[in-house]
Amino acid sequence: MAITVKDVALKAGVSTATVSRVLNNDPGIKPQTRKKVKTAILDTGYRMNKAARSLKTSRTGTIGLLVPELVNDFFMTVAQGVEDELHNSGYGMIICNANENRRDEEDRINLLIEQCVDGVIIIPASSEGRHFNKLRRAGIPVVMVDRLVEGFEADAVLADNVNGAYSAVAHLISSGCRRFGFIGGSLELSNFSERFEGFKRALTDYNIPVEEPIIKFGDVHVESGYDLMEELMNQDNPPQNIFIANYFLHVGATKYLLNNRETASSEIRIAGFDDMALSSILGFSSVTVSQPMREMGRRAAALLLRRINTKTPAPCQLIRLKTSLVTH
Amino acid sequence: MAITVKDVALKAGVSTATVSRVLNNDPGIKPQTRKKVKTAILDTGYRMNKAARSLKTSRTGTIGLLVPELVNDFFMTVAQGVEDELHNSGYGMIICNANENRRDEEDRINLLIEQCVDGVIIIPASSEGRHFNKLRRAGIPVVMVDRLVEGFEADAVLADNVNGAYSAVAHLISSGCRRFGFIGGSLELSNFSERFEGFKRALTDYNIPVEEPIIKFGDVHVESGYDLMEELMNQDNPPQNIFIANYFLHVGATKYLLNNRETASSEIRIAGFDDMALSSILGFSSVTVSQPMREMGRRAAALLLRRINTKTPAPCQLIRLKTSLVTH
DNA sequence: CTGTTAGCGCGTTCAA
DNA sequence: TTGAACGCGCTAACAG
Repeated sequence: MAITVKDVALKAGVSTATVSRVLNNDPGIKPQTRKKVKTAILDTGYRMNKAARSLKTSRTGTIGLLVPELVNDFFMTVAQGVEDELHNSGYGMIICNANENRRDEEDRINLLIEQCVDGVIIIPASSEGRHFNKLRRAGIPVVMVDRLVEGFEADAVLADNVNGAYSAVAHLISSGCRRFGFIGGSLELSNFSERFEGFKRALTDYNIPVEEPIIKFGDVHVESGYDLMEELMNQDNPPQNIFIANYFLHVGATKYLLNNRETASSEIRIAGFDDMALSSILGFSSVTVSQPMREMGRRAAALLLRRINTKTPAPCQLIRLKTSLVTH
Repeated sequence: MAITVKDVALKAGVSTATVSRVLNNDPGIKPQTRKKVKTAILDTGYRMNKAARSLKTSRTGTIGLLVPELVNDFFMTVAQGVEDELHNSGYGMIICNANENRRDEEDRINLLIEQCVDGVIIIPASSEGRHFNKLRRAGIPVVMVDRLVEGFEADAVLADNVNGAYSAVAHLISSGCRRFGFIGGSLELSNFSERFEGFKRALTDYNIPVEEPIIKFGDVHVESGYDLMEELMNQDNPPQNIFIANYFLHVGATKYLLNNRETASSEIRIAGFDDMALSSILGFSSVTVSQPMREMGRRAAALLLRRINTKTPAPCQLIRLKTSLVTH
């Protein structure tokens, strides 16, 4: 059996209440008694039982982080940011993997509710968010990151996708490019529709036509990037400049080009989204929109902690963080 | 205030004990009463308070996963495997980031102990493991993955690094290569020393000398791979065949070669370790040792759950999983 | 097969 | 400034 406040109290010659007060930094304690208790804590090697505290305070000191997948540098960089912030407050983070589908996502939400997390940060797996309302009903604060969803409103931390995409395309235009293909994920996902919006806006501003046949949408993965680039390159008049709306599509597209060096022009220039460790070794890449991923995680966690610590329900907050442009 | 077993009991016209039994799938319950309770649970929207259960059972239903870093496909693929297995048992996983250093690692261990996790899976950040003994003292079972450490013994799940490295080098030898460079992490890390062992053994078996000057050790990161490849290529007689002992070193080394296409021979052939999504787009790569990462995570979790569920202390178990060879 | 009851370890009144 | 006593929601032991 582990050491409890009782043991500490006995050793220090005080009551358990006093020990508890010392543990929680209650100011109204005589310095001398505090000292006594503190040494007793060290002597006994006491460790608080969070389960018991949780039962009293109905706070577990853990938050949930729900991501579409674990093996994904974007999501994990956000997770790093979340951990940075959380650790300062002694919070733990239960990471759950939605496996890119709503069913598992809902499943994990149930798990998190049962684990009695104090709050949840979600990077949604799809555009549908009605199942998140369970959290609201359970009184658990939620912060969304990267994407917004339908059927559920909450605080959110997002990148300025529109301007990010705009600036990348504008950059290529200013260096002489005059015709652009597009590869992106489904427009149902808010981040992709925003990036497409920025793409179109840049073309319009510079009087460049948006050509339907060289605008391609798929899912968000490497394979999709490969396939879409193949479709693009097999056209009669393939574009030489392509905006690709996320990192994994970018990787896949590059893979296609590398596998088809003979047929594909070496003059191709790609503007990508997300600047990762490997971005710089992708050939054909000339410029990349960098999201402040870690900062997004930090801000989301900070916002969530604030919600947890203030019971008064405030209106939803939407934080947009600026992107930056990286040239390779 | 939330709904408790009391409310459910009242609604179902039974005692709280019966509700508890239904909740825990106690077999000795009349089907009829079970039905009654189940509907009462649904009607009231009851959700169990795990904190209270934990207090009683001294089990939290969470385990800790301590990794050197989050943004790392190898660690996260292992994490996926852990989650796969855990989720079947309703367990949650608190992921902690050791930030590649012992101090943070120790810090996170304290966090996990305070969170009262039922067990911990560790991918050690260094070769030193004395600080893990805290877990043992707290009565928390531990399983190590990927590496062994000094000063702490526990169950472990490892890849067969020696034979993995051996087979990759042997493969290149059988296709005509006769001189090999080596790039790896510190030999203090058990996985790297094992891979180096396999490398040497292959050369010895085929009567190829191990040439000190083209054997390079660094840390485990991209930058190190870049630098070591540079050192190798700047020698008078640079090797054309190189075994690189992990994925990130491989990426860094490739980066150097791509940045120096003019000077570096295009005949270079690399045998790498770890087969990742991006491995196939790394140029120069001809063969890769693939670790069953996800399976390693699953096995580690399964082993840990077994330890948690059987109080009888058994001798440490060491699981070695076979690697496979992927050609590109 | 089911109910009664006694804590698990802590935080929090209320008195002193 | 401190202590005594109660109860958070649940499970386990024992009765019935």
